[in-house]
Amino acid sequence: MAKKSEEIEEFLKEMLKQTENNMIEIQRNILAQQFNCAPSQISYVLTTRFKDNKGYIVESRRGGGGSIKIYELKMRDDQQIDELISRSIGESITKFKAYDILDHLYSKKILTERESQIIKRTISDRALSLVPSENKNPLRAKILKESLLAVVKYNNGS
Amino acid sequence: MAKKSEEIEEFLKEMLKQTENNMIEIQRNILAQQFNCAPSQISYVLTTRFKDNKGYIVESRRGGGGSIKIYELKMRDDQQIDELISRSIGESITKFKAYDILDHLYSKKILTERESQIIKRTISDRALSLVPSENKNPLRAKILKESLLAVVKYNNGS
DNA sequence: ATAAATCGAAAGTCAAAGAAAGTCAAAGTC
DNA sequence: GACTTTGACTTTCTTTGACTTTCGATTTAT
Repeated sequence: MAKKSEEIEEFLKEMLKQTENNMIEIQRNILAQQFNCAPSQISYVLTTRFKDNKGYIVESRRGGGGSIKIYELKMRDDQQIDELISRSIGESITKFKAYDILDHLYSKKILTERESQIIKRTISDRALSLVPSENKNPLRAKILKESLLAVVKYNNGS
Repeated sequence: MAKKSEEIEEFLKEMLKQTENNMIEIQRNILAQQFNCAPSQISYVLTTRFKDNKGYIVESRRGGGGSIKIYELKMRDDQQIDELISRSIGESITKFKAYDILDHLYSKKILTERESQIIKRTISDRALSLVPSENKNPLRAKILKESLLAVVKYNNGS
């Protein structure tokens, strides 16, 4: 009788994966019946696992014929990154500014901590020690853009 | 009645050996019942024998359906990566050989798919387009080493 | 015919009970 | 003396249920 909340979470995320438009609509009581749990447990799953933290929006309507809609926000991340790539990064970027961007993306949960560490290393002075100093910042911009594109592509591509 | 902790240690290490993905999941109370000991003794074994020092990661979740996960392979990962860094990569590496290494690390679950994609991008031809071709492979070696060091450091640094 | 009142069907809220693991110091063993 | 074992207490997460709020539909009053 344990970890039912996890099952429900997985079920909803699977539904979201299989839908085209990143939105699903459920009925709380019906879903609770399917999972043989109290309706309020559905609410619990939604607040603990689908709140703003991980890029979902939950909307609901009460009353007869009411329902709950869950939107996934993948595209918005991509747009954010695209904006970053085209505006903040440009043709050249200093190490410190790049690190700031990576910290920001980590705080927004777009990157994991480990990913941000990895990318920082790839544009560190040590990694680029072979490169003449006047070329370092332009190269940093290139590498940073490419790695963030990988994040975008990975999110979209599968 | 002494050495029960050792039995538990052996038992867990045997489980780890027999599993494919170097991770086992246990429930503290149930294991304590099996070994006829206090639940806190399981915690004791974990802190004295499975802490970071000897290359394990222990994660847990409390509450209903909670459990304890033990990951092995940290030290082994590090050694593998250290070997890779010193032997396979060296001072220069081609893009294709680097990609092979990254695929291998992904298949061994040392990297996530997304991480391997990110690192591939950072040493791609597009990322390094500013670099004279005779310098590309040495730079690839540098960047690859640094990014893998980030993985090692992140795992170690807790 | 329309505005108001009512009813029932949803979802929301919140606190209590339950279920796991964590902590730590005292007692036990070698 | 160092390591092990135990148990009381704490913290964290889950499950449940009683109660509330909201909405749409239907009925009632004018």
